[in-house]
Amino acid sequence: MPAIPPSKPTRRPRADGERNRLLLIDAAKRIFAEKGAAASLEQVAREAKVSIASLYRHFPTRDDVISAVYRQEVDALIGAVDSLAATHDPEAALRAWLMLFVNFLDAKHGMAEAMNTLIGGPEDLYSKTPDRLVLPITALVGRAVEAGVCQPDVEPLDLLRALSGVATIRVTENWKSSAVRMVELLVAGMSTRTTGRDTR
Amino acid sequence: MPAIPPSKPTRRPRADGERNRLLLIDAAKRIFAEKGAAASLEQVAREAKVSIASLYRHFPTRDDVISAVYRQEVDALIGAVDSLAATHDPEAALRAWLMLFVNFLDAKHGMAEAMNTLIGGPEDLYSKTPDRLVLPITALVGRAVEAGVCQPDVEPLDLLRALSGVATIRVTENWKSSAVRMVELLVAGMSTRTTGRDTR
DNA sequence: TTGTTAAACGTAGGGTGTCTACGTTAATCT
DNA sequence: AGATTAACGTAGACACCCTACGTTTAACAA
Repeated sequence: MPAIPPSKPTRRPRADGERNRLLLIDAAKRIFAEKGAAASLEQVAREAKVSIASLYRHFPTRDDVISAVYRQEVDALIGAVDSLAATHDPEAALRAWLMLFVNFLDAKHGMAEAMNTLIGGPEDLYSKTPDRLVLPITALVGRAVEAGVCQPDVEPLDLLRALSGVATIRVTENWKSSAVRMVELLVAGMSTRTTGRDTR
Repeated sequence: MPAIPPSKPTRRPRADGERNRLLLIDAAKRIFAEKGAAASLEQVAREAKVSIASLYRHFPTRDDVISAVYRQEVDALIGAVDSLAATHDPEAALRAWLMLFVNFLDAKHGMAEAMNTLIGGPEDLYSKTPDRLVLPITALVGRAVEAGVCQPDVEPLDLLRALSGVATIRVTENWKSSAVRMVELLVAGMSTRTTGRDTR
């Protein structure tokens, strides 16, 4: 029988490996913020003073780098759901959380592009990368639907995708007010029973 | 007075130049549809059986290629505005045109990404590339505002950007129904007086 | 037809980026 | 201290972007 692999020494991870990993994430955060998520990975490695091979060893694909860079931000967004849900009614909570999302898009320049890889997967659970943003937005929309303040046929992730679309292009300084208006527009649209069976 | 520059032979454009230009556009259309608007320009040149230098001679920047490729499509969208405005009320015309926009996004795979360069400029007239899509969408929204069926503070281009955001990621086959729902959501949101003097 | 002109062409190459192969270094554990 | 092997960096194959430069050839004139 296939016994458990006998030797399982479980050596402690090497210190230099962990150190370089953090250096790389930190460098990528800076480079992505400056040049966007399509920036050169070689440049990231140079900034971290680590060889390009080490970068690929830690993060086999570009998406892995992106996920690592924005993990903190995504965690914060996820964490905010509970407190918002506790202190706001469903519609207000949804609006507030979308505003938070816009703020994150604003804080990190490269984030809007990066979102494509974070929310790009299919909307269901089959996504190969665990779309951790699916949970909060789905929960908030679900709560609003239960409360009867929004239509049930809206794909939650599409709200984020729409905001990303507005945020991807940010030639002007006032892009954020555009994004805020878009949040209001989306929330207003969701709370409207458009026409039921429209035009028919 | 500054006389007209004396020598103005105005030679007829060379046939091979025009031919290659068309070959390049045709090839780019195929490659972009398959690989997206970020595809290799060298591959486009190979597909067109033209040297890479000739590609750059005809289209100095990638955006020039994109503009040329989607010129027909954009023209069709622009042309549709008049007939829609003549046959539909303002809100229905806007909705119908946005649906048309979604259809174009559906027909050409690379178009959603390409939109970033076509509608990426600032929303005013200072855009360096003539954002020809600004005119139709602005006209349609303006008409709806005049008719009092939508709020005046929505940035027209943002509607297209939001739809592009939804369309950029199309892992599933049913992305189009998501886009259609998004159109309904946007139209519904616009027709709502969210915060101001509501219901009036 | 033949010659002139210059528009358009293709080859070649420098620079940058992606990703991998492979020999070397050094952190961990005995 | 010595053994083990995780992690490292150098180097290189390959693709792409973009330009310099010499060559070809379409358009026009004689």
